Amino acid sequence: MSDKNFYITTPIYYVNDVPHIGHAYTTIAADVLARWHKSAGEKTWFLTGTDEHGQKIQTAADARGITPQQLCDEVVQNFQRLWKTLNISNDDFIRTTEPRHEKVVQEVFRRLIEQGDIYKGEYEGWYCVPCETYVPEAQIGEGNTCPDCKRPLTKMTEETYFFKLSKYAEPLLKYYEENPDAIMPKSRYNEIVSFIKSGLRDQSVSRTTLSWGIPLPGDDKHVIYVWFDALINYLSALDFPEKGGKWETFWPVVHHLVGKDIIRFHCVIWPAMLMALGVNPPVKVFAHGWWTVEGAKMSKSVGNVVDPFEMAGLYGVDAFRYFVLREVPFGNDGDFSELAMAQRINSDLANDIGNLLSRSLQMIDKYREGNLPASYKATELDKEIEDLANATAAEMTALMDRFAFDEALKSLWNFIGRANKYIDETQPWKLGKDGEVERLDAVLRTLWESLRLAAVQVAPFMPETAANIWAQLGLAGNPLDGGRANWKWGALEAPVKIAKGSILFPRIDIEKWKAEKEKRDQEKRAAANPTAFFNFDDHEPEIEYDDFGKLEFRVALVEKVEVVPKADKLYVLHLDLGYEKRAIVSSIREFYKPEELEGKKIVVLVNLKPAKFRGVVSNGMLLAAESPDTTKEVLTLLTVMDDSIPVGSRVH
RNA sequence: CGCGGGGUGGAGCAGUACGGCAGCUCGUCGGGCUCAUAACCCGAAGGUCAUAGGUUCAAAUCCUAUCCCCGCAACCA
Repeated sequence: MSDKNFYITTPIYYVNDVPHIGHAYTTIAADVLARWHKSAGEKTWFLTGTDEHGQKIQTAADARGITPQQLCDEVVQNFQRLWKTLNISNDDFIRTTEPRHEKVVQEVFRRLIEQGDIYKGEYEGWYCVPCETYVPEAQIGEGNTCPDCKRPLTKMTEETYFFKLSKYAEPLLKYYEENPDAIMPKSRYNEIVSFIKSGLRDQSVSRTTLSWGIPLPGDDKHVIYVWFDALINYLSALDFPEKGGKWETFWPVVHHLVGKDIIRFHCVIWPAMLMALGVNPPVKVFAHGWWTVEGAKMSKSVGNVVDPFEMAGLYGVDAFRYFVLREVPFGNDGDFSELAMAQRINSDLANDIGNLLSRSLQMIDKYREGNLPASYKATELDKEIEDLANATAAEMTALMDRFAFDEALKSLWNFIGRANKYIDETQPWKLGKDGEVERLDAVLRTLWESLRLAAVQVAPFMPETAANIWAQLGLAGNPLDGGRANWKWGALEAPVKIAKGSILFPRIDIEKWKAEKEKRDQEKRAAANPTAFFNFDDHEPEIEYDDFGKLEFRVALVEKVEVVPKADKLYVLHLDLGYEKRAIVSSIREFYKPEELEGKKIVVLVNLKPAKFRGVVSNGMLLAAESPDTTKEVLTLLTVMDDSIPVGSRVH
C-alpha cells in the first residue's frame, strides 16, 4: 500500500553557504512531516544532505590552498551540527561527493545516453572570459558587453552534452493536468504549467570549464553539470536502481520540499529526467516562501542574517520550531521578527499550553495528592471536550496532508483554549474545597487526558516539550511511541500518578527583553563590522592647489525634479545656475521627495564631463554627505541657506 | 507594457483555487475568577476589505482599469 509510506526530502544545501533561517525552515518543516507520518504508523524516510560540486567550491578551496574535498569535509559540519541542534530526525544525510552518489549519477547518465535522451552537441553563446560565464541573450549589455563587468563578450562554441528536455514538454503537461496537486501551492503550479507551455529547450548537462564535479562516463573532458548531479541525490540516497532497495518502497511516495527559487529544476527538469528513466515523477513538490527579517530582505552585507543556532540558544529549539511553522502559512512569504517570536512564546506557549499544564497538575496535586482513578463518570460537558479532542486530531490530519502547518497548530490551540475555558466552567478548586470527589475526579481526569492528547499532537512540532509534558503527566516512554492508537481519547485506561515538574515556557518580560535585544544588536554590529563601512583609512592622495582650482563648484537652484523612467533610484534635477539651466541625474530618490528638493539651493560640481544614465544626459554632480553605515543609509545634500548668496555663486 | 509578491479594525496577518453572516493573534476598555507562569474566562469598542467601474439574488473573493508598497532585474556622477 503505497499511501501508507512517506518519503520526504529537503533540497541538498550548497555546502559553502552559512546555514541560515531559510535552511532551517525547510528542514524543520520536513522533520515535522516525517515525525507526523512516522507517529501515524507509516513507513517513512526523511532525507537531507549537501550539494558539494561546482565552481564556487573549487574557487573557495583554491583561495584557501586546500582541496575542494577538504573544504567540503570541513563545512559540511556546519549543517550537520545545525540539524543536531534543531533536533532533526533525518534518516540519512547524503553528500554529492560520496561514491554511492557518484556511482548512481554516472549510471543515470549512461542510461540516458544509451537511449538517446542525452546527446553530444555544441553550445554556442556569448561568453565573458573574465567572469567565466555565458551571458543569456536577454541580459547582454549595450554593444555586446557583459552585464556584470561591462567587458566585451566573445562568441564561444563549446562541446557539451544535452538532455532532451524538449521531448518531455507534452508528457509533463499531461502529468500536471492529471495531477493538479503535484505542485503546491496552486500559484506555483500555474507558474510551472505556463512556463512549460512557453516551450522547453534542451538542457546542457555537462561542462568542460571546470573539473570539480562528477566525471562524465566515457568522456573525461567533461564533468556533469551540478544541477543534473544534485537532483539525482533523491534517488541515489535510496540506492537506485538496486533491486529490492529502499527506492522501491519509497520512490512511489516521494515528496520534495523546496524553496520557491528552485521550483523549475524540481518541477520541469527533474520530472523529465525521471520520465526518461521510466520512474514516476515526484508525487508532490511543495514550494515554500521566503523570510524577510524585521521587514527587510535578509542579506549578508546588511548583517541581518538570522542565525538559527543563536535563535535556538536564546529561545529554545522547540519555541523556534513552533514559531517558524505557526507564524506564516507554508507557501507564503513571511517576516521573521524576534519580538513577534517573544510575544508568541508568551501568549501561545507560556499562557496557553504551559499554563494549562501548570494549573491542571497543580490541582491534581493539591486536591488529589497527584492521583487519579482509572475511570470516571463523564457529564455532557466532559463529553464535549472529548469530542473536540477527537475532532481536532482528525482536522489536524487533514491539514497536515495539505502541509498547512499553521492551520494545524491553530486547530490544536483552539482545543487548548477550550480546555482552559473548561476549567473556568467546572471550577475544580471549588469541587476540591467542597469535597465533591467524584465530580472532581472526572474534571481532573478530563484535563489530564486533554493534556495527554495535546502532547501527542504537538510532539512532531516540539518533540522535547511533548516529552516533558508526557513525563509530567506520569507517563513512561515517548508521546510518539504508541502510534495512531495513542491519538484516541482514553487510550490509556489506567490510574494516574502525576510527576509535576518545572514550568514549560517561562514568560518573557518584554521590557527587559527589549533592553537586552538592544544590547545584543549593538554587540553584533560591533563584532560584525567594526569599521568596515567607515573606511577611515580610505584616503585620497595629496593634491596640489592647482588641482583643487580645477574643480568648479557653484550654487544651483533646484527648479524641478522628475523621475527617470525605468530607474527607480534616479531623479533628473533641473537646475538654474543663474547663467544657464541644466539637468543632472542623481540616485537620491530614496532619500528625498521631489517637493523636498524643489526650491533648495544646492552645491554642484559644474565642470564634470557629461554622462548618460538610462538615456538621460547628466551635466555635473551634486555634493552630498553620506553616512557610511549601510544598515541605515543616510544622505544629506549640501545646501546653501543664506539668502544673500545668489544662485550661480562659486564655492571654494 | 521586464518578472514576482502584496494593499483586509490601532499593529501583525488569515480568508481569494470553489462568491454565501469579515475572521485570528496582539493591543485598548469593562467585567468575572483566584487552580495557575500578573496567567485563565466572559463581554465591548474599532473595518465603506487600496480606488473606480462591471458581472451576480449575493463580491474581500470573479472581470476590467487605475493608484500605492515590497522583492528580483536594471540603475546608482
